[in-house]
Amino acid sequence: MQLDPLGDWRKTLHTTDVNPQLDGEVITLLGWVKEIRDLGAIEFIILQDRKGTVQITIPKKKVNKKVLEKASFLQLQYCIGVKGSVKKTDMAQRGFEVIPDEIRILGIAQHPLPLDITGKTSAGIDTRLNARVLDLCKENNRATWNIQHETLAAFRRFLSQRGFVEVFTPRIIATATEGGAALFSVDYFDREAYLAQSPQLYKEELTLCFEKVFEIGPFFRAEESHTRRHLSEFISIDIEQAFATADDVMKILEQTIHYVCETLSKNCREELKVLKHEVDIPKLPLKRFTYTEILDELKREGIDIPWGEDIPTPAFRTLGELHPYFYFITEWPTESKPFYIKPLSSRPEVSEGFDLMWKWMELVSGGTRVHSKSLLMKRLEEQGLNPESFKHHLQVFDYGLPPHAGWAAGLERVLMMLTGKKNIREVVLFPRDRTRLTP
RNA sequence: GCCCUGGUAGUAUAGUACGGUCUAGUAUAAGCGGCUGUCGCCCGCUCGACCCGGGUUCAAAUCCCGGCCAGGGCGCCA
Repeated sequence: MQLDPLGDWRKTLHTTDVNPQLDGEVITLLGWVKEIRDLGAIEFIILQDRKGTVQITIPKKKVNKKVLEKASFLQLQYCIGVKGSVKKTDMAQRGFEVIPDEIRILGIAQHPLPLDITGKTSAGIDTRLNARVLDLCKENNRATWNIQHETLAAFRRFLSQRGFVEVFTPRIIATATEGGAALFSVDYFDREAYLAQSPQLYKEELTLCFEKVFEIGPFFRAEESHTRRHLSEFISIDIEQAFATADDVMKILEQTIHYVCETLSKNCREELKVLKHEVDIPKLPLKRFTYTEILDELKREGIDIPWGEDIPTPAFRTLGELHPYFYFITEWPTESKPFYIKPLSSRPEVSEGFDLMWKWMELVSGGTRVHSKSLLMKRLEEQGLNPESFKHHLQVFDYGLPPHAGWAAGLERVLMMLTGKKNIREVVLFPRDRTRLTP
């Protein structure tokens, strides 16, 4: 089929901006065919754009032949332009309809489509991800990404107001930034390099010149995780602050979370309604439990974890039932935290690291950082890392590195909390995991 | 990496316990026809599928073995 040119047609209004008061006005709508209901002498076409839908009504005996001919070609998901007049009527759901004077076919779609766009037959997550952009047209997904947009804006606004400067650190790095998570290697000219798993060391270094920094960006972990809450590529929201301790940045964190939840429940009412989800605005301060208290609580539930060991996922699920909201877990064993987390000077087996939990899921991780060079070197060795590969980082300690603390939040997990989605892939446009590399 | 479950038209599913009218059912999508007020329109007709390979058997969608893929859980990790 020969496509029509866009020509000088431009959208005069979004579908949601049309209303009965525009009765008689000629408008141009650009969007996609979502439904076709042909009743014989009258045909209804539901046109969708990024905002919503509008009904195009074609009384076949009244419209011109060209409109009739174009209308006969239309199929679901065709990209079209409609120039026509608004007609006030009680027979249409929104109190008006649009009678076309001209239809332009701007893009065609194959049939059958890889998934049902009408929502009558829901597809599985694998099918949906394989045809992701088509899947993203659905109202539910548009709502999710409006929420993501508002969430990111809220984080940026709040942190900026608190004096944090937005920075970008390298994605391509020479050595591991932390122990723990595995790295993807990349061919960097004739050398081996890695994709960054976190901005950790860079953001710490930047406290020396900017004092308060934040970064929002993608990071990479080559873990063979097979869960609903892990990704190979995820977005991290990081802050780091000079002259601060874990306690200080926990306060910043709970205020940030409060602000984000408040902003969302105010600015995304429609989206949350679409998702059938509510965002509770947490009361501050958030509850704080020490690791030891959590272990005691689990013991009362019949789950016995020796002090010093990590809390396994099933135990976290139990905790989530006991605490179905936000709560901090503080004073983790030093051994279970990365080398840069500061041990308590009074009890070095306990660290100043904390996690912010939402129900059973870890949303944010942070802590006071080690800022003594000798202690950091000792901690590196204790964790089986070679101080030599951290020499550029260690050098910064000789330039007057301030005491500092910070945290990192997983954006996707925050979005799971805000949207009620149960699988992290639902809140990522094009997720990357152990098996998925396309689209 | 380990464990569990599954793989049937474009999509989503029924059928698989106990092999045999399964010539594989249904919904939706798609094609054709009809219908002037639909809004999950409706009505009629049509198209379209048992993941791959091997085995058992007179007979396999169904049982067995191997592979691939997917979903979920665990571990790792955040």
